[in-house]
Amino acid sequence: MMRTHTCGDLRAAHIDQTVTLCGWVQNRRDHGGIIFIDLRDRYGLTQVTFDPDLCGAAAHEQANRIRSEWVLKVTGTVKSRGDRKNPNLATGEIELFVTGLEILNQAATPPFEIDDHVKVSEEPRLKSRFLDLRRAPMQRNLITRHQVMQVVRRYFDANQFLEVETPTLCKYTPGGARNFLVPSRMQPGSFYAMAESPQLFKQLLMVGGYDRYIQIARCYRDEDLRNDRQPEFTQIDLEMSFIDMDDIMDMGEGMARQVWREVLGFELPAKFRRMTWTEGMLKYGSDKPDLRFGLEIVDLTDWAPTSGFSVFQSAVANKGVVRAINAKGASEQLSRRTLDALTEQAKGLGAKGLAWIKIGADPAKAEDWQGPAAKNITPEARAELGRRLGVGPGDVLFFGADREKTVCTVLGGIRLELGRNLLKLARQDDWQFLWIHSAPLFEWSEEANAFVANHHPFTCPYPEHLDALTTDPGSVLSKSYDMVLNGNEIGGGSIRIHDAATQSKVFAALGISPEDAQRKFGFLLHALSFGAPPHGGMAFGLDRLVMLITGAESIRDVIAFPKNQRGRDEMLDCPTPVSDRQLKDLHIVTAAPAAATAP
RNA sequence: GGCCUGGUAGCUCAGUUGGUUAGAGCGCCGCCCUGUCACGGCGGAGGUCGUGGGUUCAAGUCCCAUCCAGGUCGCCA
Repeated sequence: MMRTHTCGDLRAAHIDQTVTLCGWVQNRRDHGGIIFIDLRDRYGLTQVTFDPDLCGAAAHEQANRIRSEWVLKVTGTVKSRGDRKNPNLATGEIELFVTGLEILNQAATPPFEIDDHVKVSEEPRLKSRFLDLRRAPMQRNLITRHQVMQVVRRYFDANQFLEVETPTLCKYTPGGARNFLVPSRMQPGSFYAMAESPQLFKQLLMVGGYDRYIQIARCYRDEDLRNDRQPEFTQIDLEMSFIDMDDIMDMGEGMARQVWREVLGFELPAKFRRMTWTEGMLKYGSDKPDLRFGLEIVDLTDWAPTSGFSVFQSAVANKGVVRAINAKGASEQLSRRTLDALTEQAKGLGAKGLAWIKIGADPAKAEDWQGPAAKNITPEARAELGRRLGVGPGDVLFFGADREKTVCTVLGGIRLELGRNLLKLARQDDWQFLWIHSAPLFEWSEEANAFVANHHPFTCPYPEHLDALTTDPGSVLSKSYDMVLNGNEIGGGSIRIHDAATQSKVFAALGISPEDAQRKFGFLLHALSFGAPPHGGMAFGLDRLVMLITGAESIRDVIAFPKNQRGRDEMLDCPTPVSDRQLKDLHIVTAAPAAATAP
């Protein structure tokens, strides 16, 4: 080893010891005679002091030339700082008086400062990621990610789970995310698909008798990127046999509790809140409600016909719904300008407009109800509305009147904007977990003019709903569950269909013919016919989990080498064109412009 | 693919109704300084204002197109 200690190690107990440190130059303070250098590694910062009387003229001369980010090896004596301690530094009680210096490497002037005080935007950071990784926030995030992974592995190991790796080069299956494709050299014209998840493999492992499976699995999806979506990302993937919904949910909760306990020192509740999908949509307009604040949605559909307001009445007449949010006492925080911006936002979410009412000092007075919808509501209806919404002085009411799906989207969006941004009711370190379970098995797709699987086509319906598969597919609920944290879906899964007969019925309801099913999922149906155990599982998004734990604004900040929004890695300059020779080996002809191919 | 925001020095940003030689802080370079710790002092270098076109006596500023970055909707079973 070149060093005896790290830059975060030394304390008063080391005083008078001779030690050797290695690290990068964080900062140099040259006083003409005495020179201070803050030496940095991932463990901390130590002040090393070049006193010309102690370090010798040669070392002092060299210390004069040293610049930021040079790599040094320094040997010297640990001394007390006396009354010049630095309370901001873990090693601030001591300093190292250098007696020997070796410059291990010089460094070009970095494109940005490796310094927490200096803001740097993402573009230069990603371009020189190796420098960005030296910065404390990135180091903290990656260390936290490591800790989470270790806790997860220990937890599942202690619960008799087996870690099994599954292929990332696999077969294209229709439906779901767009796959990255990999051309086969040995099978001209054929392609592997990069796994979008280990879903089918883990079910096959259950058939294979591995009744508790875990994998920290890399997944690939060729879809547009977001601050919480990367083309390759990591799932904590698990599957269990001989279980029902509660068992998986308990296991997932246990993992979350242990992660929060060991990584954050925070004790989560012994039982997470559970809510059906239907209740979530009704009260929060979302399948992933943020429960850090109230602002619950109230259904007024039965009241609307009596309201006297034609917009509400016609919404109900057209088989829609009318619902509302009461932002208690928010009147002063919501200016006319803000309300206009909210209205624009509502339109962006699909609403025709946003009816709102501002309540003045006396809710009993008609003139204290102000806003686009206020005048149109009859006095009797207003009194009833006041009771239902618990209206008081200074409240602001927001209404949605449209098809149910639109109202959920709009009021759900308005609720988030109010709670998170406008009224600032949500704290980052307030951990509100819940389960959203029993979502509809199918969702009507306007685009396909057919029912499509809400989760995936192997999700098990409640047995008592099986008959409705043919008569009313939209009403069938599934044994599905999502773990939601502060409005983010951090994990989800389902009980799977384990018998071929039920699977065939679901395929039929989805309009997949037996021949189609055989061609696309034949291997699964085949496997199910050989004694598949009842099974189910779930997967957590590791990147999102770590993002929330660290408070990072993007999963890019918890991934060592992420891609930008266009899927490019500007450090590697990737993706790149390849040579004609390579394409020929792969039996590929590109339709891209000639300029995009490499020589 | 749609919408929103942005692009000015290595970094973070300012730049008025279009008007002299485009500024600041940090960083960088040089000199000075023996107790600083985001040290301090003095001096200096550094810009095709993303790119192309247009309007104008005059464009960082106005118009059009385009590229890039981020956010968002679609998409993500």
